[in-house]
Amino acid sequence: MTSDRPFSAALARLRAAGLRPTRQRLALTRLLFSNGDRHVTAEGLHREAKADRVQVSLATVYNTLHQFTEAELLREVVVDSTRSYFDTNTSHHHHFFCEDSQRLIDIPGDAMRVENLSPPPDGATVRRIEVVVRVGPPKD
Amino acid sequence: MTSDRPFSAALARLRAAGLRPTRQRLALTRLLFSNGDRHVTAEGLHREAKADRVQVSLATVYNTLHQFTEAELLREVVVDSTRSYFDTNTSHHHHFFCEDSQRLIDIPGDAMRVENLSPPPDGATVRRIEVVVRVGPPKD
DNA sequence: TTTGTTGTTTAGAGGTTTTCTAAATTGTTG
DNA sequence: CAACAATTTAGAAAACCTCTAAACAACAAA
Repeated sequence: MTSDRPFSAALARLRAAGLRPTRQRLALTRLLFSNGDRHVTAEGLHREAKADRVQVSLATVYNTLHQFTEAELLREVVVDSTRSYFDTNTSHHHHFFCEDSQRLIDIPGDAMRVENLSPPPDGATVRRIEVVVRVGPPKD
Repeated sequence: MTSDRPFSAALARLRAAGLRPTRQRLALTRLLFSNGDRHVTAEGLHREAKADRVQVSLATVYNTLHQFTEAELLREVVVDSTRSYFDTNTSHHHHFFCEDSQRLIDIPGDAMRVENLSPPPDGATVRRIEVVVRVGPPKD
C-alpha cells in the first residue's frame, strides 16, 4: 500500500514529483488529494486553504497548481473562458459541465468512445482528446 | 442563390438576425463571412478591421461577437482559458487545436462520432457535445 | 425632410483572473 | 551551523473583457 496517513502520502507524492515538501505544498496536496477526485479553481482552493487556517498566498496556489500540472499530478480542464479548472483525476476521462452551477462531473474514459477521428493535419501528433458535454437544467 | 455581392449578403444576414445594419456591423460581417469558415478572437478581428481601414472600437467588436453568437451567426469555442475564440461555422462539428500555433482547425461533424455517452446527471439536458483534439508538432 | 425615438458606438474607467518581480524566507546539503 | 538554492510572498502589473454614460446613427412617423 502507499500509506493511509495523509501526511506521508502527501510527502511521497511531492518527493516523487521532485518538489520540495514545503508547508504550503503539503497543505495543498492534502486538500487536493485526501478526499477522492476533485475539480478546483485557484480562487476556490485558496479560499479552502484559508478556511483551513493554512497560510498560503494566491500566487503560491497558482504556482503550485501549475507545478502539479507539469508533474502530472493534476490536469487542467478548459471549459470556461473566464477561469481555469484543475482536475485531480489525471486518468483518461471526460466531463459534463453544468452551465448553471459551473460544476464539472467526470465521465469515466471507458463510458464513452470517440470513433472515426480523422487524422490530424500535417502529421501533427495528438496530445489529448477532450470531450466536454455541456448540460443545462432539466427542461421540465 | 442568396447573392454574390458581399454587401447585400451582409445586409441580409443582419436583417435576418434583427440587427440594425450599421457601418461597423456590416464591415465586421464582411470580414467574418466573406471568405469561408474562420476562427477569430476579438483582438484579432479588431486588428484586421483596423488594417482594413474600418474604424471600430474594441468594445464594439466584443459587442458584435456576442450579439452574433446570440443570433447563432457565430459559435464560441472554448479551448484556451486566456482568450475567447469565435467560429463562423455554426454547424455540427469539432476541432483540432494546435497548441503551438494557437490555431483551430475544423473537424466535420460526420468525420467523427461520440459513442456510448452515459446519461447526464439528474436528468440534465445536453446542450452540446464539444470535442477538442489537442495536437502538437510532429514528433520527428 | 424634419423630428422624435430607440438602438448603437465609443472612450475610458473598472473588473477579474492570472502573471511577474524582487525581497524575504525556508529547505537542503556539506 | 553555514551556504546555497528553491520557494513564498505582497504588491504591482498584465491581459482580457465588461461597464458606463455621453455622443451618434438608423429608422419611423408626420
